[in-house]
Amino acid sequence: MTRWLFKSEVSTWSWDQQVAKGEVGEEWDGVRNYQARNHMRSMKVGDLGFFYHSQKDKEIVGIIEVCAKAHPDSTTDDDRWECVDIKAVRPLPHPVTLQMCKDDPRLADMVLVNNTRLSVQPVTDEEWQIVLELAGDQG
DNA sequence: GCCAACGTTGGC
DNA sequence: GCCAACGTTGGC
Repeated sequence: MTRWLFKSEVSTWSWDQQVAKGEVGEEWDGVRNYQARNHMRSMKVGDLGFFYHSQKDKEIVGIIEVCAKAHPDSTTDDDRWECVDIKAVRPLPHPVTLQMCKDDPRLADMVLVNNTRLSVQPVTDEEWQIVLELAGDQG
């Protein structure tokens, strides 16, 4: 299964806000990048992903699940832009910082490490397991 | 706050 | 269709 990583700045949309939405979830709107949109289009309901805080914290803080497939972004009339809905699954026991990812040679090819600007990105099964391990999450 | 990396726009 | 200019993101 393909896993994902969603990036957000804390002041824009934080993990706490995501958790507060509960089972209903929230649409991941505001993406105006074709690569990121294409990733969302290929997501399926039930897909899991990491939630990453960019800029200030720079760490993966929790696990989310896709709860609605791609649909038009409600924040724009431009029909090029679509987004999925996601809901919080659980927080990680310990956040995994960007530095930890950079320091682990097994994560050298992770998109998070190599393409800092892509806000929605794929995570391989191997990378998923390694991050869970670094987080002290038993899976 | 700066700057590198990247994506997008628009003139030709 | 190319490429320079510009805007944005995000790490440092």
